[in-house]
This record gives sequence, C-alpha cells and structure tokens, in this order.
Amino acid sequence: MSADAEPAPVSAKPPVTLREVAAAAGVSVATASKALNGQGRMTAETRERIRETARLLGFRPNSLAQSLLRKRSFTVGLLTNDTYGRFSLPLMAGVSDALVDNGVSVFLCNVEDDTRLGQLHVEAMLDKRVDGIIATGKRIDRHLPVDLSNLRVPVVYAFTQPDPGAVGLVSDDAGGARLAVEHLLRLGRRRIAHVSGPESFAVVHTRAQAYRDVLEEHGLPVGEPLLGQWSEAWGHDAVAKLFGKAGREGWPDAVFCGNDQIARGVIDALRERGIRVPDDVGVIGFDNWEIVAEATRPPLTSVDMNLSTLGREAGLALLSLVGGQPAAPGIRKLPCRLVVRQSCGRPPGG
Amino acid sequence: MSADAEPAPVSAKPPVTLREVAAAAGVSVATASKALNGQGRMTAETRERIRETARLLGFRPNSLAQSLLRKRSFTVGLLTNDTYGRFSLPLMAGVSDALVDNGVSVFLCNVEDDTRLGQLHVEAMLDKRVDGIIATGKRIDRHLPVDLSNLRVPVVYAFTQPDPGAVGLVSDDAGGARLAVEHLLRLGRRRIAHVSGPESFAVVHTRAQAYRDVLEEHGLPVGEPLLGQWSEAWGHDAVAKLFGKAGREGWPDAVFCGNDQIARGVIDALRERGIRVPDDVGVIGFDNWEIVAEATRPPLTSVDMNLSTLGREAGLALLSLVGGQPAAPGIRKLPCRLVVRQSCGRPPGG
DNA sequence: CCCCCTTGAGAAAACCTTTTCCCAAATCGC
DNA sequence: GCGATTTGGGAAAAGGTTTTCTCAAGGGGG
Repeated sequence: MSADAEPAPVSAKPPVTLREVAAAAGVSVATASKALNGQGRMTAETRERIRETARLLGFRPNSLAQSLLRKRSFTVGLLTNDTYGRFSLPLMAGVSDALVDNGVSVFLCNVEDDTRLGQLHVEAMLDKRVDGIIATGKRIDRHLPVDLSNLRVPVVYAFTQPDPGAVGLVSDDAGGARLAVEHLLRLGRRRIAHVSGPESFAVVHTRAQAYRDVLEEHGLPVGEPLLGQWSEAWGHDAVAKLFGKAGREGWPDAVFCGNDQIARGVIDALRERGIRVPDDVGVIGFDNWEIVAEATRPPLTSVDMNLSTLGREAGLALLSLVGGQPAAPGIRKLPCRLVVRQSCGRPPGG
Repeated sequence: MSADAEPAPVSAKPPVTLREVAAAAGVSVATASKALNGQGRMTAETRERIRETARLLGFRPNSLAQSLLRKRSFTVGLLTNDTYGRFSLPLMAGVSDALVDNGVSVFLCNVEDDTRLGQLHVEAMLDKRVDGIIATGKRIDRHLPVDLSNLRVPVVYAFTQPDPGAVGLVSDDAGGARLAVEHLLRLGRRRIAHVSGPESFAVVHTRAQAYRDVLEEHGLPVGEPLLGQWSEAWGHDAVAKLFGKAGREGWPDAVFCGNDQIARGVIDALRERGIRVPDDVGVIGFDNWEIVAEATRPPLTSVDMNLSTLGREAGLALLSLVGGQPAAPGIRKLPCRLVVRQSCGRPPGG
C-alpha cells in the first residue's frame, strides 16, 4: 500500500548502469545483461530478481554503448530544404510516426539550399552512425544540394529528385490530376479549363498532360493550359483571361487549378464577376492545403497528395533497407486522394 | 598533378578507425588520438604525419564512442506538438541553425497531444543521452503533454508554457500589440477596433490589454475587443458587427486583428462593402504569415513574432545550460517586429 | 661521471553493454 | 559409483575513442 516504492524513482544525477544493477542483484554484469534481454540460461527466479532490481533502480540501458556494439544506432537522418514547410511538415510527421513506432529516432537536418550546410549535416549524421537517411524536398523535380551517392548507409528519397538507381517515393501527380478532371466530368462539367503554376515545374507538365489525356479520352475539347504562378494573384488574372471574352457560351464550366492558392484566386475573382461557384463554374484545387481549402467560399474541393502517408512509406522503406531487405530501386508513385468539399457542386446522386 | 589522390576517397564499407590510422602511421592509438586532437607532446613532424595519414584514409572519429566517454553527445531533443507547423517550422529552423553551428544535432520528436507518445520520446531521447531538451508548442499558454521536470538534462521551453522554475522563451505579445496600435496611431488613425481569436487563448487577453493600454495612454476611446475565432470567416463576421450600424461616423478607421487570417477576412469583407483599405480603414494583422500577408489586397502590414530568432535564442540558451552556465530561470520575452506593407497606408512622411 | 629533468611516445584504464566461451556443480545413464 | 551431459552463471573480449600514467632516451648541471 506504500505509495513511495514506485517504479521510477526520479533519479538525481548519474544514470544507473548495468554494473550497478548487477551488483545490487548480486550477479555479474553478464548475467544481468542476459536476464534483461531474455538471453542465456538461468533460473527463472534469478532472472526475475534481476529484472525487479533493474526496475527498482530505474535502469535504462545506455543506447550509445548498445549502438557502438551492435553497429546499429536506431537513428536516421531526415534531410530537408523546405524551410517554409507546407509540404515538409506532413511528410516529416509521417516519417517520424513510422519510425518512432520502431524505436528509431530522427535527426532533423535543415540544409536550405546550401551545399556547405548539406555536407556538414551529412557528415555529422554519418559520424553519429545513423542507420540510414531520408532525403526530402519541396519539389519533386529538384535535387537536394547534397551528394548522397556512395554513402555507406541506405538512402530513401521522398518528394524530391532521387539519384539514379536509388529508391524514391513521390506522389502520383498524373493520377491526382485524373482524379480531379474525372470528378468534374462525373458532375457533368464539359468545358474544363486548366490553370497552373510556372512552366519550370515538372509537375505542371505532368498534371497538364493528364488533364489533356482525360479530356481526349472523353472526346472533349482540350483548352490550352494557362501557366503562370502558384499564387492567388495569378488565379485572378487567369479568370480575367478565361472569362473576359464576350460570348458567355465560350466560358468554361469548370476550372482545374494547379494548386489551392490559384484556386482561391479563381474563386474570389469569379465571385467578383458575379459568376457563381459551383452553380455556374466548378473549381477544383490541388494540394488540399486545409487552411486555404476551408477558407474559400465555398470550401474548396481539392486533390490531396497524401504526404503523410508518403512520409510513412518512406520511413518503412528505409527501415526495410536498413534491415537488409533489398528494395527495388526506382521511383514509386503513391496515389493521391480527392477531398470533396463544395466548390464543384454535389454529385448528381448526392 | 594526379587527380586521384584526393582527400575523401569514397570509402566502401566499414568506416576507418583510429586504430587503422595509428597502424598506417606506425604509432599507437594513443599517440594518434593526441595528434588529431592537438593534445599531448610529440614532434611536429610526427603530428603532421599522423594527420596526413588520417586525411588520406578519410578517417572520421566515431561519435558514439566519443560520446560514451565524454558523457556529452552533442545531440539535443526537440519536442513539439505542432503538426501543422505554422509556428513550429520557423522555430525549429532557428533552433537547428543555432545548434548545427555548434556541432550539435537535433532529434525531432513529434508528440502530438499524446502523453504516451511524449513519454516514449522523452525516454528514447534520454536513452540516447541527449545533452538537453527544447520543448516547443503551438500555444504559449499550454503545457506539452509531457513531464519534463526532474530530468537529468537541462530543458528550455520555447513558445510553450514552461514548468515553474524552468527557463522559457516566448514572444512579447503585449509589446507586439503596442507596436501595432502605435503604428496605427502614428498614421493618424484614432478610432481603432480590435478583432481577435477565442477567449480561451491567453495571448488574446495579453494583446487586448496592450491595445487598451495604448489607447488609454493616448486618451482615445477604447472599443470592446471582439473575440471570436482565428479564422477568415470570423473576420468577415466582425466587419458586419463593426460596420453594420447605420452611422458612418461611428465606424472605426482602423482594425487591429489578432492574426493574419482574421485580417484577411476583414479586408475582404471591407472590400465587399465598398470600404477602401487603407484609405478609409487601416488593417493590421499579427503573425506575419507571409503567404497570407502577401496575398491580401492590399498586402497586409503585420506583426512578426520573430520565431526563428526565438528558436535560435532557445538553442543558444540550451547550449549555455549544457555548458554549465547557470541561466536565470523564468520567462524571457523576445520583442516582436513590425512588417509594414500597404494595408495601413503610408506614414505621413513616407 | 652521475643525477635529474625534459621530451616523445606507448600501455592501459575507462565509458557501458553484449556475446562468446568457459567452468563448476548438479544431474543423468548405466 | 563413474563418466557424460546439462545447468547456472561468470570471465573476458569487443566496440572506438580519450586520458592518465608510465617509461626510455637524451640533455644539462654539478
């Protein structure tokens, strides 16, 4: 009934070592180690006594010593150059999730776009004997400013351009775009425009191509995608271009936007012109950046890249690589997911 | 002239150990260690020869072994519960920056709001012998779901509620609010309203009080702050309340908003009512969330909490604590900074 | 010429845990 | 009752580095 003899006596200064546990239990360190790890042979009574002693003393093995011996540190490095973090954070959360469940800790390494910083981080990670590295970025079509080939630990690339022959995970942008356009088609939209970001982004072309493909498969007219910036302002401008011409009959009845900010600009501009969303025009975004998607009026239907799943998969892939499982090199594309809100109207049946 | 004998021969598998360097240089490991660390006494020639050998072999000391011996791992843990990360990321970047310059790596620990997860992370960190812990959150007035008292490593709290007697860093919200209101006053605004977030946030009261104080100091009328949500929608609603009444003369000539999203809603609502910003009404935000502040029309003047500086200071504070410097416990408030864009009009002189 | 001090460098302990090998006692088979 | 096997547990090496201690050789002073 005593409330004092509880498990974890908040120890003062130096951590309890195995040697102390062994001494307290009256056995050798070897026996103590084996008792706690379920190895070796000894009386059940002995094993239990040692365990109890360890528990009482609040013993926790020193990971540093374990790692040194096992040549496995249960630690990985996460490299990113996305300081702003709209994409990085869900990704990092996913990675962290997947790993912490397996007792692996994550070194966060922000390399900006600085090669020197990148080199510094990679060396520090290697010195600290990470079991592997996950490289993450803000763009699928750019390399991190760091050379990760010929390292002596496995590397997984997530949402950034992988080295040739490495394993990489990215979102399936073409699939995501299909999802968007097909959703609009299902809702009866037929004249679908596409407004996207700068030409310099590979995903802009990937999504635009998927957009064309779907429309062609359905024998529908394909408008030339309008490429500009990833900004609200560009969404505004694009509306002026699309809805400026006189003949109302030539207007699109839906706009597939390259990201949510563009979509936000499009929706605002349409409202300012008195064009109703979704009644007159359906609008769909990309990224499902919730804080934007939920603030548009009406709330924005958008394509989610499932970045936290991507992160989780990257974590698991790295883990299996670390465990010695050979992984098929190359790029694996993970499916996107449609998040339906109100900016496209409701499905006929719904 | 040979291009092959370069410094870092991309080593194949097992890292080079000090023993190998010593053997190659024909000395003992002790001497090799001392040569590389600038310790001990030996011929300059010997020292240089060992160093050269190490360089040639691409030797890098094993941090695990060093940490084990020195009882200092050059590693700290960063605890956060901000998955969304608008606040966390700049903060984390600041921490990481400050630390990496000092050769310290950062474990990223996302604890959500889950006590079990928090406990898990803290134990893992301690097992890995972190030198210290930085606790970070998304709110100044909430504890992380984790008990960090009585740890055997120093803890610094940044942008989260510290334990009593601990060292904590937060933004100076009162000062930030003063900055905002005084800016409006300098521009000649006299009827300043305040629209802010939910009552349950301590910062809402802090900022509101500073707002009142400044106005009273200037002998100006103090409106009752309008408290609601941290959302655009609430900004809209607040405008309806403030500008709904008939008499135009009772309208505010400026609105100090509790965050940038509210400000965005306010600006949009004002435009819809045909009220010009900044000509008729000045609007100022809080947080300086660039992607929002730059997308409002006109771009939003806002108060920046300098979170990356906060993170950097937290990192440095932890470092000095780790180094044995006693730090004054208690909460240190770091100044905010005004970022002037166009939503308040230009200063008379500018 | 002897002793003491300095110089240069190595041996070994320490950090903490795991694992292999080994040994004494107990048990078993015959 | 004797040899062979099993059982319970310990000694020691290993992992890579740092640091203290020790020691031999050489130089200078008396």
